[in-house]
Amino acid sequence: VLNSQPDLSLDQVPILHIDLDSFFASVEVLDDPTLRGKPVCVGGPSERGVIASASYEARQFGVRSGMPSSWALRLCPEIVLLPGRFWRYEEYSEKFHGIVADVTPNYEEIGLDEVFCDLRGLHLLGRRPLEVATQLRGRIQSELNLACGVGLARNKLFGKLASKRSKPRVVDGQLVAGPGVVVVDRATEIEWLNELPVGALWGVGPATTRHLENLGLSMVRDLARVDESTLIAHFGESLGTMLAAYARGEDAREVEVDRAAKSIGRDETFGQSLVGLDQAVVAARAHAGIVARTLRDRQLMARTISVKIRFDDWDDLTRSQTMPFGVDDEDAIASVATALLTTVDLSRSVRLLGVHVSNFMQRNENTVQLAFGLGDSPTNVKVQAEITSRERQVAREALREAIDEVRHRFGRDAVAVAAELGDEGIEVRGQRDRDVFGPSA
DNA sequence: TCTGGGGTCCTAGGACCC
DNA sequence: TCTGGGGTCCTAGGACCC
Repeated sequence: VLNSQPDLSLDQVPILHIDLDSFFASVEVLDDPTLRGKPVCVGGPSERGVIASASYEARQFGVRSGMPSSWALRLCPEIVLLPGRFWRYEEYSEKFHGIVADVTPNYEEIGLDEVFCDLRGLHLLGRRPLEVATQLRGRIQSELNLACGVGLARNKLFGKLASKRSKPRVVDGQLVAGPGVVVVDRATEIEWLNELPVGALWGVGPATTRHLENLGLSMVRDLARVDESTLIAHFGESLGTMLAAYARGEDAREVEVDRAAKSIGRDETFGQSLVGLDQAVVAARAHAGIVARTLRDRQLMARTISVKIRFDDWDDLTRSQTMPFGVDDEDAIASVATALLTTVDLSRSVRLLGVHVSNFMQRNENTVQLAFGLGDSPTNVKVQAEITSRERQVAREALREAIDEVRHRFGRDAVAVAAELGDEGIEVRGQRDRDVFGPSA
């Protein structure tokens, strides 16, 4: 405990942050106890994969999440590298959230393994923050067999730093236990913050760290001496304001309950890079199917469809098209994605391809939509089948317009490509047309 | 050594409307 | 003939988080 007087009031430390320890790897060990004590990692294969989660045994070898799997295996050849069972992690995550919800409805989910809670509502119950933190940690341990770190502070910034500080650490290859719960006292919090590197702040990643270090600002205490206007000049309005506030220990972000999703997507890095349009279209259709299913599961339709390409040299590119109506079916998403892909020069090989949708509307808000199920009685079937066929036609025409717009937007490039290719180019474009408007479109 | 997949948010420029 | 300013929406790219 970072604090001589840990039992502070709800007014002083209203924000609680919980972070489960090596979550994915811990779930794998629970489901297969023979793994206990071994260096277990969840992550992609050794070629083109990264570590998503590493047990503390693996961390003692220097393995970290985000590290390429090939590096991890070089650091520790006896690593048990598992591909990941995300449905299983989601089940555990739901149980975790259930325990939190038992204590307060006022919590925000961050990924599967973290939550922020705003404990102010517990005031009337006469509860103390430290008691709540200890109880939650105890229940997660006893009911789920999962360890976690808990931070208590005046805001999210310190809450997150505190939970991190509460966890076990690897020092010189040796595992050192953490306190489990850390309470941050307002009297000493700035001293602590000042001694941290700028990269410890939320929102400061590798690029911003590099930029700050180039300005001679490597520690939070350095940052705290710089004017907000100077930071805004270098980092823009939003990031500049944020850096100035965080450097003073101020963080006005609220705990947001039930945040609605804003995009859904599927990315895939291929073991062997794709070459040419045809392979890209096949991959895009597979992604479109998964994305469409997720949309329907959530009763959503999407107006914007994007494709993302990463070439072998790590050059990234995105193309998107927004339509005046929403779609939630594989054919529509695949058709637009394909049209977008035809606007990209795919002569370089592609290591990653993604299909994403956004700009959601509720299904019943959509004015132009495909009709789904038919009615029960034979009469209903007939009447509804007519409606279905008319609606389908309207939807198909609307979709075709959207695809035409893609072609129109990139028309000049398409003409240039065709001209360069000569007569063969015309053939290629004809082939593309069949892909876009084929039987399934 | 060589870099995933799920996302969110911000910026800047252009088109368009009033 | 030459000239606003504000607001919204869309696109593309980039940084960041878990």
